[in-house]
Amino acid sequence: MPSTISENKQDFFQLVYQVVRLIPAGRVTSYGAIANYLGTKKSSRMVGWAMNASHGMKDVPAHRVVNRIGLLTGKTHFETNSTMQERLEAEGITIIENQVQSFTLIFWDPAIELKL
DNA sequence: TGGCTGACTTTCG
DNA sequence: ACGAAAGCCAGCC
Repeated sequence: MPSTISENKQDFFQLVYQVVRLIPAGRVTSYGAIANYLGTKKSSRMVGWAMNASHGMKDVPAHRVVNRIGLLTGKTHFETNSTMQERLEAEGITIIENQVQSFTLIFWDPAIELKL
């Protein structure tokens, strides 16, 4: 497993998984941020689609990925409606009305944090 | 081969 | 400032 993902020619999904795995506990990121890091910023939807396929991959913390305003849009795809929130709260993140509190503070942008 | 779908984002009214 | 509509691209019928 190489440390740099850009060198590796993998499926778009695998690329997304790689980035999501790098998200530190207690931090969150957005679909657009991941898409931007992968170079396909024009289609942030694909990131969400990739996450859909991440079901079953326990290595991929999909609960740490929210939309651009910190809203838990993908919670409906989890086991239950509260699974995503509970997992985030277990990492010290406060969720109110499906929205991440202090989102800008715990926001983790791979393009910045990984210093591409 | 062609067209539909989607866990988003941006822009226009 | 809020609501609605278009745009985008890769995977899957």
